[in-house]
Amino acid sequence: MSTRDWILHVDLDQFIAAVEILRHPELRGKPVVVGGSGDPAQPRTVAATATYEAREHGVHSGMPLRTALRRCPEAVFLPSDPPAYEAASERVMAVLRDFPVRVEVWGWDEAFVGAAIDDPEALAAALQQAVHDRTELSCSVGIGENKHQAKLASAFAKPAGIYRLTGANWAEVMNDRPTDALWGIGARISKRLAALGLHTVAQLAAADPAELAGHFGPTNGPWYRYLALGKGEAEVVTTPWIARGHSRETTFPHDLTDRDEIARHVAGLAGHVAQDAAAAGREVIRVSVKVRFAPFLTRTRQSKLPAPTTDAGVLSAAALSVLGRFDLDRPVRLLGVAVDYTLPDQ
DNA sequence: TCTGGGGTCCTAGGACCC
DNA sequence: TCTGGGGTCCTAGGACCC
Repeated sequence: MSTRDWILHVDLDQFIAAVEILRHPELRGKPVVVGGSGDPAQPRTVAATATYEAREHGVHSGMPLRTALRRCPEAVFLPSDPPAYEAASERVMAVLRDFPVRVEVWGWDEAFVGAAIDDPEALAAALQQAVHDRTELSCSVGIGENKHQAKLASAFAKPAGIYRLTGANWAEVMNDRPTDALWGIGARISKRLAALGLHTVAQLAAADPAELAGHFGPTNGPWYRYLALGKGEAEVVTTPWIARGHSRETTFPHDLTDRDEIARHVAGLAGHVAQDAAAAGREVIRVSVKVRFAPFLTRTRQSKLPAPTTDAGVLSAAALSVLGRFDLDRPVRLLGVAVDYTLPDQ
């Protein structure tokens, strides 16, 4: 074997559920649903995750808790606890960083690992073992020549396995799959591709880039074909990510109709975002307000600020000004405030 | 299954300017 | 006069992901 660059995608299995089971060992083997404040009677709250035992009853992440309760009345419902998941994630990433590899954190429960080695399966197994020894968490590892291949491979490796997807087996493994099997093509684009006669990965790979550009834009169109060929980003970036922006939003259990109450909520969200921005040491250059009307119509309005700021009063005033451009003539189920940060090189 | 919250990036169209 | 063409900025929305 010869040494070459490999990308490994480390994906923790059932991350949130696994963390909760570690904290509540008595729940092992039981149907558990995690989400919201853990109250299945609360409307407009969905499951963040469900254990295999709950899935057997037809419960899955994204499902309203009330539906989950109906399907699995004996399930234990737990509140979502982001700080606990953040802490568990940190412990896992620290394990990965102890190896002589490059680590790019990709959310709570995922990381890309880059290494120049001759036996990626051996590295994958060593990573799994170390993660399990030090955190009691299980992970799957995908091996590829780029992030796209490695990411898809880790899904094939679940649970707790190792899978290699490269140019050598790409066509054999992927060609007959639907286009939304690719990382970056979802249901909508897949449907539009199908309308053009492009149903499978192989068909998309053979499509004319110029025609794709005509339908999906100069960047996206050719990019989809690129994905179908099994290509993708191959650089593991170890420097910390610099957030482009930040947001806070709330779905209300019951619709809001009172304008003053709506304004109070927007001001509160803006204050929260301002506090977050200050804590992150970032300046804000744009403020957006999101309103989701009942039943589910979402609209956004935004405004660029005259100058970057961290001032909570300025942000609240800007958010309220943007809110004033909405027709609040229908019941409101969600309000959100988002900001764009100035980037360091600007 | 009456549909969370937090992100990123791309596109299209209008305003404005030269 | 009745109308070009390019470039940039800004906004709204769409799509994807975890």
